[in-house]
This record gives sequence, structure tokens and C-alpha cells, in this order.
Amino acid sequence: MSQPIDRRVPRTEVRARPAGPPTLATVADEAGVSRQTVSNALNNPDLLRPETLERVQEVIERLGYSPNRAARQLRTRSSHLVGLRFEPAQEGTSNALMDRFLHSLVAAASRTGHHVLLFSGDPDDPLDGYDDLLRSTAVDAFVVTDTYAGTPQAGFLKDRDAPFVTFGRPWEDPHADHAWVDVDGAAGARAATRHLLEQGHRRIAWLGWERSSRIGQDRRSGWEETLRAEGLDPTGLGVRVTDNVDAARMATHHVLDDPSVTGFVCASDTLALGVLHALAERRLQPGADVGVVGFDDSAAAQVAWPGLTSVRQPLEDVAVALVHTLHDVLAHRPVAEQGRMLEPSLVVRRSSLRGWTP
Amino acid sequence: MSQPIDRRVPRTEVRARPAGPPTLATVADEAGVSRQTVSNALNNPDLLRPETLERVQEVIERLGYSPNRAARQLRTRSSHLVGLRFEPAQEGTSNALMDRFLHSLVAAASRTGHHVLLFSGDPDDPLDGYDDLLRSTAVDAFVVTDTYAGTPQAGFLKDRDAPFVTFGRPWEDPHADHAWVDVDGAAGARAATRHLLEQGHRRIAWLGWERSSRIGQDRRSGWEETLRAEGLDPTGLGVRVTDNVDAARMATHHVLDDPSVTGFVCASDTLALGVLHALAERRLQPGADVGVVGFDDSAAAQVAWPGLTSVRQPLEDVAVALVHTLHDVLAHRPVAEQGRMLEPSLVVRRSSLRGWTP
DNA sequence: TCGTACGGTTGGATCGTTCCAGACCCGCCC
DNA sequence: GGGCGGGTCTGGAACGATCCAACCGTACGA
Repeated sequence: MSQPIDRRVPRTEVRARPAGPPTLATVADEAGVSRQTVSNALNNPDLLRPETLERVQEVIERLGYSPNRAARQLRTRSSHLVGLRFEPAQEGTSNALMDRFLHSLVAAASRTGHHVLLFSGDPDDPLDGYDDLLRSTAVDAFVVTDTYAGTPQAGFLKDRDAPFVTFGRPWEDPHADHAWVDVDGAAGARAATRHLLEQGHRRIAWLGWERSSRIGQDRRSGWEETLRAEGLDPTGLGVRVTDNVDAARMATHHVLDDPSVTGFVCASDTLALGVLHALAERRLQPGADVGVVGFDDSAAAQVAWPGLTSVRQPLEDVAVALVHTLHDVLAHRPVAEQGRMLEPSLVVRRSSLRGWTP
Repeated sequence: MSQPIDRRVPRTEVRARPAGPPTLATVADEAGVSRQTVSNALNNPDLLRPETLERVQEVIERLGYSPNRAARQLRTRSSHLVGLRFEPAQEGTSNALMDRFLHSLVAAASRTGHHVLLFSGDPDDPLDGYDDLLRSTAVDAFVVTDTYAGTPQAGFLKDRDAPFVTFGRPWEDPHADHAWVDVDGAAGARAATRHLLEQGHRRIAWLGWERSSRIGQDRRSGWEETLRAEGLDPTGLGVRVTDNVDAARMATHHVLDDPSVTGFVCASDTLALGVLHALAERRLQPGADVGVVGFDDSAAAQVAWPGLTSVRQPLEDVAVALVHTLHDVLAHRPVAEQGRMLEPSLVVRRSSLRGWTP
């Protein structure tokens, strides 16, 4: 009878070069210290004697060691991932917000050692996808962006006490106690309207969305109160359409049948482009004949002829604020400000300037 | 002396409801089976007796159990995450490709149980960010999108034998043996040029990028060979500028000083919008007077006046092909086709149609 | 001299899953 | 009746990190 071969590998002996990347144990062996010491070198360097720290760091550097995320995640219960449900921009609208925002978010998150995990979900179910990630403890927190009317995500996530921050204030429930960051749309519309007033326009129309859009209502209120503050009557100058170029184009023709109207403030760049289309069809010159201002400063606004003045959201700042807030939330620290409102700025191009010629 | 309090918790006893989500052990206890059996119910259901399977599934459903991703990732060494380095679209260009592509990728990946992890990197170092994720075994594979001249990522990743697929063929090295998916830019330019020929144009200019852009050269070749096939001479009709509206606008004016030119095929929508600007300045009508075709069918093309004809990349199909290929690569299966070339399509709008009036 | 406090370090246990080897039960065949 | 094989299920070990309790000198004060 042959002896069974002992395949066990003694733990303390130096093993053959492992197949995968080096582990913490590899580093510890190599540096002649224990695993805990290496761990401390990474997470609590000030606990080590300087020369020990240096020696360990040298080995880490030399072996190109990075801690295994899965192991760390399993032990610490934090993945350093932030989940974001990613909806596509609708075709036919110029919503390039997401691109800019997303990059800002990725950059801001990376500064705190986090990554962004994208997921999708059934467009008809705003909650789809969240639960899976939560139950499998795949992400530490969520950034919720599509906070349209109702925002069921907030309640849903709070019920499971999942950490999250919304980009968009809680419209429905002003006493909601979750953290949020938002851009002051009314202030943007105020700036846009004031700008057209300064250009000498008196009859300035509003082209916006249906009444059900809280964001749209907010922006509209900025237009309305600016006109009133100037002693002007907005009655009959506010129009509501769906967010699409053609609907805006047709509505514009209707508005322009009243020749006294010479200015348009729009709830989106898509709508503003519709206004520009109508002007082109009427052979009116944007800027000189009619002033037009859009909203969001999308890529389309930047390349449209003759250059579309637009309200620009400070998405970089939004991203930084979101990450900052998440940081507090994750540390179970009381969030400094529960809601942070940021100011948009106006990017002036020729569509609102009187004195230019093609 | 007081006895030290024994704080140990007996393993076999039923513990109080745990704080976190249910684990595999919870399910096993509840269903009266071992952990392995629950694991099999999830990963190899056909190993279980039907009634056992059903019982386990019922408990899983009832407790709302999802496997902990970190633990699974640690054990199986696969995270089900696909890394994508996310570069922002340049301001002032209308590159809305990323938005559409990204959503398609997220959707395609989710169908195979994968998520997309975004990371950023030093814009000056195309390799930055990859190594960290690799060494910490945070992602299973990469999708590489920015395969401009050189594509150092491919060599870098192959050296560490990290699984990856590129969106973009290996221009520099046609014998590179990594998997890729790409869109046939020359075919797109051919379709665009043919379309303008069908509209009756004979002198059709090309507005493209510098010679160093391989993608640009590829697209240009489609224009050139289509003209030649028609017995037309492209000499003097090809112009190279940087990808920005104003450069294109000025170049267009220069080209239009030769009144025989009545058509433009452009390497990007940004350039095509520059052509439209020049036409507006000359009071020429797009479509009727001069035919214009862009490339990429960006959001700006869709909302520009009077509607910009453009070559549309099948990004949804690209994403599906990428994920499909990754699937093979990850299974260490020989990839069916090393490179997959997809055909773009032409979206016709009024900028290239003769018979329309504002 | 001894107890104590403390910085630095150690090995074992643990997170939740899958891999592995083997146990058990049943029916079948010699 | 015993051996065999296949279907089903079990318990221990492992993945690679961090948490924890304890250990070991040294310095200090009583």
C-alpha cells in the first residue's frame, strides 16, 4: 500500500510565487512582520514605528500590492461604491446634463476613494434595481437623480435605511429629512429674465412644461416674479408644452402672432431651440429681433446657431456637494446642512444680444 | 474577585434577529438544510431534489435573501463588474455619443448580471486608473473606448493579462490579437456621399479632422472612394480642421468661395453645425442650396435647425457585441470573431433634402 | 523590587460565500 | 448479503482582509 501523498503546504514556509496578485500575507512575510502590522501600515500608519512603517511601505511598493477589495468589503461591510441609476437622455431632446454631471460625480467620488456603479432599471418602475444592490450589499450609498414628482425612491430607501443623497429637493414633502443638493431654478429664470429686461425687452414670454412638473413650476416662478417686480404683467405670456423641439416651435408661432412679444425665457434648451426654429421660419433674427434664453447649457446650446444664451447649472459643484454630503451620511455624522441650494449662472451668447449682425 | 463575563455566543443556538440582511446561513437554518444546499439552489438548482429546491426557494423569497456580493466575489474571484474609464465630452463639441453608448452598455451588461463601474484618470495619462482596479481585483474586465492613435491601454492590459474589449479597432497594429468591436466609418461616409449624389450634387466637399486622426482618415476614405467611383475628382475638395464649430464655419466660407461646391460631408456633427452656421451667415438655405451631412447623430443634430442629416452609429448593437465578446473572453473561450465591424445608418433630415421650404 | 501603563506587535477569529471530500441512503446486481 | 454507483446532502476549509484580545519589552513610579 502506498502512502497517501501529503499535499498540505506548511503555512509558515515560503510558498512558490502565487498565481494572483500579492496579498497582505505576502507583504507581511516579505517584510518580516505580521499581517496586522501591514494592515496598520495602510489604515493607521501612525501606530507604527517610523522605520517599521518605511520598511513595510517599501515592500508594498516593490510588490505592487493593493488590498483586495472584496476581502476588505466583506470585513468592513463597505464597498466604496456609490450606486447611480442611469436613465438615458430622451432622443430628440438635448439633455446633455447627464454627461457633464456624471463625469463630475466620478471625479468627485474618486477623491474620497469611491467609485460610481451604474445600474439600470425598468423605466416604468422608479424603484427597480435599488433593492437588489441593497440586499446584496453591493453599494454603500445611492445618488438619486431622477427626483421628479413624487420621488418614491426617497421613502423606499429610507425605509431600508440605506444611505442616499438626492440631486433635487424633496418637492412633495418639504419636511422630508433626507439630505439633498439642488440648483435654484427660480434664480436661474430670474437671471435670464433680468438679462432680457436689460436688453430692453418688455413683453417677455415663458415657454415651459406642463403644470405637473415641479421643476418647471419653480423655474417659471422666477420668470413671473421678475416681471411683476418690474411692474409688468405676465398674464397670457406663459405657455406650457411638452419638452420637444417641434411642440415649442409651433407654440412659438402662436405667441409671435402678438407682435409685441420680443423675448422668450424657456424651461429647457430643447424648447429654446424650438423658438429658434420658429424664428428661422419667420426670417426673424435671434438677438436683434427676438431675445431667447434656454436652460441647462447643453451641448446643443453651445453649438446651435447663432449661439444660445442659457442658464448653466453648476454640476461640478453639485457633484462635490453630493459626495461631501454622502461622506457625512456614511460616517453617521449629522449632515451639516440637510439641503444645499446652489446658484446657476447665465451663459450669454448671441441669441439674446441685440447688437450683432451675421 | 469577580468572574470575567463570558461574552461568547454559542454558534449553534438560534441568535437574535441579526442586524443586517439575511445570509446564506440564515436561509439554511430556516429551511432546515445546510449552507451548501442553499448555495446549490442558487448556482446548481438541478442538483437538488425538486421538493428541496422548492422549499429553499420559498425561504429565499420569504426572507428576501440576496447573496452577499463581497463574499461571493472573494470566493469566486469575480466581481461581475466591468470597468469603464469615463472621459467627459469636450465642451463646445456636440459629442453626445457617450450618453447613448453608456446607457446601452449598462443595459446590455445587466442582462448578463454585470454592472458598469466608472472610474476617472489623469487626462494626460491614458493608463491611469486601470492598474489600481486590476491589482485590487475590483473589476472582472474593462471596456476601453478611447482608442485613439496608439491605444497604449491594449498593450498595457494584455501585459497583465487582464480581460478587455475595445470599442474601436486597433489602428496601429492590424495584427493585434485582442477582441474589438467597431463601427465602419468609411461605410458611413460612403452612404452620406451617395445620398448627396442622389440629391443631384456633383461637387461635394469633405470637412474633416487633421491627418493624424485614424478615425478621421477612415471616414474620409469613404467619401473619397465614392466620388472616384462616380468618376468625380475629389482633389481640392477635402479640408482639415480641428473639431470645433468655429473652425468649421470659417473653413466652410473658404470652400464656398468656389460656388460650384453644393455639398458637404463632415467627420462630425460639430463640424456640420459649423457648416450650417456659415450657410446662415451667407443666407443660403440648407438642403435647397447646399446639402450637409454630419456624423454621429448627436443630440445637437436632432435639434439643430433645420434638422441635420447624420450618420448614426448603432451604439446599442455595439454595446451588445461588446458584452457578448466579453462574455467569451471571461469564460476563456476563444472569441468567435476577434473583431466585429458594425454598419452605421444614415438618418436623413432636411439639411440634405432639396425639396423643402421653411 | 514590583506593579503598571503603554507603544508596538502577534496569532486567532471573523465576515459570507463556494470548493472539496466524504457521508448517507437507496436500489441494483452479482 | 455485500459491494457498487448515483443522487442528495453535509461539514470543514478557504478566499483575503480587519477586529480583537493578549503578549512583550521598556519606562516609570511606588
